[in-house]
Amino acid sequence: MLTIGKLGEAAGVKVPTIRYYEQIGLLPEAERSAGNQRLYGRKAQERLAFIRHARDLGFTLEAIRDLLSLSDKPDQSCAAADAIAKAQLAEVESRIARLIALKAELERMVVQCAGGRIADCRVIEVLGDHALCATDHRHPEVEPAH
Amino acid sequence: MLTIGKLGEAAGVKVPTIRYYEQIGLLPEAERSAGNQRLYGRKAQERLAFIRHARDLGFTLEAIRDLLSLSDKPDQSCAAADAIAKAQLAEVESRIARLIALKAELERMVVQCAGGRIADCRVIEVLGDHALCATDHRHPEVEPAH
DNA sequence: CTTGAAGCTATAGTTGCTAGAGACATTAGA
DNA sequence: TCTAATGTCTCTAGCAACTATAGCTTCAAG
Ligand SMILES: [Zn+2]
Ligand SMILES: [Zn+2]
Ligand SMILES: [Zn+2]
Ligand SMILES: [Zn+2]
Repeated sequence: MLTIGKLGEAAGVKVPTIRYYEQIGLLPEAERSAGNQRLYGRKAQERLAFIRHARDLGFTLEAIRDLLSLSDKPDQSCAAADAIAKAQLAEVESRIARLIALKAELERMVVQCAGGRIADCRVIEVLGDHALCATDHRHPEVEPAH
Repeated sequence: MLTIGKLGEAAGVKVPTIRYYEQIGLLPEAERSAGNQRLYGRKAQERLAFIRHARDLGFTLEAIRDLLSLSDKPDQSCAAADAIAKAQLAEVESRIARLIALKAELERMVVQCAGGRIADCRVIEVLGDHALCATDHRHPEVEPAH
C-alpha cells in the first residue's frame, strides 16, 4: 500500500492532481489509513498510470473516462475504444496541420524583419494585417487545453 | 463610429470577447454614446484586428500586450518584438515536434489493433503501458491554453 | 519526544474566453 | 407614435485541467 506521495512519485503525477482525479471521479475513492490518509494498491497504481499515459498522448479527461470504463469490460467489442483513439489521432493531425501553417507565417515574419525600428518592423506590420500573410492560417479549430 | 456588435462583426471577434479585452486592459476603455453604449473608431478597429491576428498566430494575450505596447513606440528598436515572435516560433516548433511523436504512437496503436474484444485491444493495452511505445513522447512541455 | 515532512480539507487562481440573468437602449415596422 | 424585436449594459459563473494557498492533523526519524 502506497501513500499518495509515493504513488505520485511512482506514476509521475503530482499529489494534488491525484486528489483532483479522485474528486472528479476518475479515480475511485481511496482507502484510508487509521489517520485518514489515502492508501493505494496495485490496481489504483495501474489506473493512474493509464490515465497519465493517456494524458501524455493528449487524450482529454472525458475521453479517458470513457476508455477506463471500456477497459473494465474486457468481453465487449473494442470498436468504441478504437474510435476514441482514431478521433484523437485525427485531432492531433489537424493540430499539426494548423501549427505548420502558423510556423510558416512566423518564419516569414521573423526572416523578413531587417531589425531596425518598430516603425519598420515586419513582425509588427504583419501582425496588423493578415493580408500580408501567405497562407490562410485563421483558427479553423480549437486548440487543446493544457 | 461602430457599435460593439459591428466592430465584432468587422473583426471576426465575438462581442463578449471585446468586452473581455477591455476588462483586462488589452483594449482601452471605449468611448460611450449618450445611452452608455460603447463606440469605436478606426484606431480601436486596428488594435482589435492586431489582437485577433496575433491570437490566430498563437500568441498569448501576455505576449500581445507586450507587442501592442511596443507598437506604440515606433522609434524604438524592434529587437524585443522580434524576440517575442522568435519565441513564439520556437514554441510552435516544439509543439509540432511533440505532436508528431504523439501521432506516431497513436497510429501504431490504431493500426495494431485487430478489432476484437477489449481484453485483446491494442489501444487499451498500450495506454496501460508506456513501455509498449516506440518513442518517448512524454510531456516535455506544456501545451497552450486554448 | 520533538521536529519537520507529508497529509488532510477547502477555497481560489490560472488562460482565454463563453453563457446566463435581468435591466436599459435603439431601431424597424404597423 | 407605439410597440416589439434586437442590441447592449453589468455582473456573475462556468469550461479544461490542473496548481497554489491556508490552516490544520498525522506520521516518521532522530
Ligand atoms: Zn522587427
Ligand atoms: Zn495572417
Ligand atoms: Zn481495439
Ligand atoms: Zn507511451
